[in-house]
Amino acid sequence: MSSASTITTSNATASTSEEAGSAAQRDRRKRILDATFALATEGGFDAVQMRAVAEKADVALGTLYRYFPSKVHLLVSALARVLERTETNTRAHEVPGDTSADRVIFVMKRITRGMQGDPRLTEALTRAFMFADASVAQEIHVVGTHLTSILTHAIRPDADEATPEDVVIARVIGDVWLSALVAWVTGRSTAAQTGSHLETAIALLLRD
Amino acid sequence: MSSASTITTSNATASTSEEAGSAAQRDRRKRILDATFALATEGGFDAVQMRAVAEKADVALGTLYRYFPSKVHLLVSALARVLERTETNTRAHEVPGDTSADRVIFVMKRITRGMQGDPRLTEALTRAFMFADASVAQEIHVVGTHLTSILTHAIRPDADEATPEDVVIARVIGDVWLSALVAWVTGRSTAAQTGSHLETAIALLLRD
DNA sequence: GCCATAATAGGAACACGTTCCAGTTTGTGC
DNA sequence: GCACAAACTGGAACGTGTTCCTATTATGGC
Repeated sequence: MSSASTITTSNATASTSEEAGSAAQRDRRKRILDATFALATEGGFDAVQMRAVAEKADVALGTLYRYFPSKVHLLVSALARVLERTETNTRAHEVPGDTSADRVIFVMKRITRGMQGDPRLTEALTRAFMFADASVAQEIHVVGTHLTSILTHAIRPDADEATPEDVVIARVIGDVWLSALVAWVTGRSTAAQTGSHLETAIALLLRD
Repeated sequence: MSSASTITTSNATASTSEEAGSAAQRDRRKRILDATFALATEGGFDAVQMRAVAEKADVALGTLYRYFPSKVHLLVSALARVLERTETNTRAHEVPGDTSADRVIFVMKRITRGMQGDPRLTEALTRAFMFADASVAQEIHVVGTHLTSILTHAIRPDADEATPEDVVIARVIGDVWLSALVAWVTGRSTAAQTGSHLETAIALLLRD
């Protein structure tokens, strides 16, 4: 287990967006996701083996598949949980910075730093997200919504609702961020290059 | 087989960038890639099964793995072949458009239209590219090089060499394009939305 | 409390990517 | 041509994601 995990993966008083089912079901779902985080943090995508997740979560393999219909669904749901909490945190505190660009850079750098602190977990989540096919569209949409929301909030913290222009820019930044993450995960670029690329892109997009 | 394939996958007088080995070896490599295109065009990522590729290319499974050490290597190499030819075509003819943005939009729309004409092939290539891990870094780098070259050429057709600024912008556009492709492949956005998103991003990035 | 139904456990079975091996063919230096 | 190395064939075997099945255990209505 990594000693100084930077990505929050445990919850005290579970209060996630999508709640359904009995307490036992929520508990199983949580145990499964916890096991997923633990295995992914230790060994990345390959270490998240469905049999291992089931055993660690103390559920049968069939039960695991009842909750998450595939390994990719499982990992994308895990990514959604990470971003959901990031969104909550971001909205709870004021984002520092005088310009949109500064605030967005601040937020994205914090997320990126967090993910780079858990490289194997990041690899697992990123690759799953990118490998997803149409059947995972719903889970992916949740991830995209959180990401866009985090970014539009950083662009215009006072607004209740984001303008269409902001949403477009936020999406582009999200695209660049994901691509940068993929490049970093696959060893094509260093952490420094990733940060610099992201910063340049944000400066280009928010230069008004 | 799709009747009006828009992505060029056949070559008359093979003259690719990376040539090595005997004629027989080049022939095998070509047969393998041809089989890959055929299977991917018909059934997408899942239909590109290593045993099926080997059989269609008339080589043993072990030989296939000698040429391409994994399914992802195989598909990313196929993507590299597509982009290599696109680059050749793009550089052969003058790109229409008065501004950088117009030219880039023209080029990207042509590529995008081509890929959308072969949705299953596109799905196979895109997902493989995105799923690649560090061991595929070399093949991925080839893809990135071609893409950047296509884009910098569209931005500044007369220049012999791209400026660092152009390269950065080209990379960002490439990032957006890939993300848009993923969104389209996974059914999260329509072809029209993909084109519009790309166009907006390019306009934002090349608005000077 | 009792029944009907759904959910879970436990594990076998299957598919496909990947590895490995023994035997055969092809290519190369002499 | 010959000897040797490299490449190729055909196929078995293994690991992991996924599916399926039966027995057992919670759950909710009466």
